[in-house]
Amino acid sequence: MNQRMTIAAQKMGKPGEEPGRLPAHELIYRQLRAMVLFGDLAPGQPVTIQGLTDRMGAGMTPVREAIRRLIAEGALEFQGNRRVSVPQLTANHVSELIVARQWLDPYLTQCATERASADDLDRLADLDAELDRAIETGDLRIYLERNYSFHKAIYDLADQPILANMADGLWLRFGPSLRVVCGRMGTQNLPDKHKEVLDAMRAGDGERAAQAICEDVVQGMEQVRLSFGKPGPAT
Amino acid sequence: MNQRMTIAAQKMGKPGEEPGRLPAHELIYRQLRAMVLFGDLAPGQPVTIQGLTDRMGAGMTPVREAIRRLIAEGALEFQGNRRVSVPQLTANHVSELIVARQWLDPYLTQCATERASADDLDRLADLDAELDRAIETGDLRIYLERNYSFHKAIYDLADQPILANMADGLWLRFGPSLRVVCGRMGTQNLPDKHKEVLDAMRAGDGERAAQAICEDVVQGMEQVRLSFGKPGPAT
DNA sequence: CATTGATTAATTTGATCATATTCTGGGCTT
DNA sequence: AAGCCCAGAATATGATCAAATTAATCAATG
Repeated sequence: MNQRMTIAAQKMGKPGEEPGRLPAHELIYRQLRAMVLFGDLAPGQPVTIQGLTDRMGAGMTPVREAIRRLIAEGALEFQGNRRVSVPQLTANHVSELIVARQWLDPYLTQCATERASADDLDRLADLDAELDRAIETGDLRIYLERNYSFHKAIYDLADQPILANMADGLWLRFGPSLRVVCGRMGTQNLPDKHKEVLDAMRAGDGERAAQAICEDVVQGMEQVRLSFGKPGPAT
Repeated sequence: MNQRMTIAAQKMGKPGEEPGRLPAHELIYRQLRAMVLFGDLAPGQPVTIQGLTDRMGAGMTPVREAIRRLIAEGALEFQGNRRVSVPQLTANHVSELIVARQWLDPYLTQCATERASADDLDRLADLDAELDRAIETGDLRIYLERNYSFHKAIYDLADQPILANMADGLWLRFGPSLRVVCGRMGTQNLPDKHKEVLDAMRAGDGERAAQAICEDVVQGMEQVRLSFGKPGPAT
């Protein structure tokens, strides 16, 4: 629960350490980002500047900057009248996210397959193992974190920074909803295709890896879609 | 030349007016965004907070927020040591941008074709006419603005806000380089496929419109690519 | 003696905060 | 129910502190 730890407390690391030298706005940003990504903030929940200054023990300027950044990334929503909140996905938004991921994830996976070393693949397998353990123990938070890390690791391996950044940003948009959906279903019924992805990558078969990732993505995103009414353009 | 107009000057509109009620950080953001998009800032050029506070006649807080936003969008680059600058594209980056636009633009064009009204198409044609006039008169700035507006209008017509936002964001990344390239070539040798796009859209042929946009995109982006050495990963 | 190198002083710029101002929204009065 | 008022939250400024780049000084060496 280091969520509630103050910025001031985090800043005093040993002099030579790296995290101690990070500016406050960067720390706030990372914390807020993680909160959105893993569903600590519910969809629709308002996000106030003063609330965060108190909660994080920081001044308003760094908080404001972090919020602006997250708004620009689509992780938060500016409601026109100086109000900020966690976006509520509509069925149409989910459709867009599926379309986007269905293209980005396979492409990046194919690139990653061509560049991945044996070490890289071992690290991916480790992440997947931790993910399986989280499913068994029913630890939703760890599940969400490791699932994200698995896909993020593939993005990074692809060595396509701009596209990886785009794919990464999409997670911020469905993070809050994903948490709600998974929370309702329990971790038991959360199948994935990660094993098939790993197999294909080990075999150097980019096409098959891309196919497997695509199925994994669609499978996961459809869960999110089903949590809404119908996929039609109704309101 | 309202670039150099101060924020204070822009803020005093009539009480009921819309632009007068926009917060300063929003105005700064829009101005800076336009500067990046249309190449007023050269690639590699440093962007300082204090320089902007002077230039725009505003305080530091709004300027800082605008800069953070643009960094999050990839329009500016944080250089680690608290310095901010306009990014320099590499050949690999250009390749990524081509891949991304080659997928996003055709898809959105297809969606737009299915939804566009006759009025919408007329507006597009108007934009294209102004673009042609800019080419004749050799007005590079107007050319860049109208060319962007043409594509942006198509994105908006598609009614896919997330994907449109992604496509829109890519322009910020190649804006500065595009200006350099077009500046070297002069406006005369800047062919586009907008007429074919419009024809296909009027005919309701989404597939053909998508194809035409794709050619337009590739044609334009290849100009940018050629301004570098070879596309290889050298250096 | 001149040139180069490094160490340190000075200036510029970024980060943070406390404070003043403006605006929105809800409650209360009429 | 409409309009006014007030509490609270967001916006914006300037001051202050810290970091980094640049300039300058000095010493050592060829």
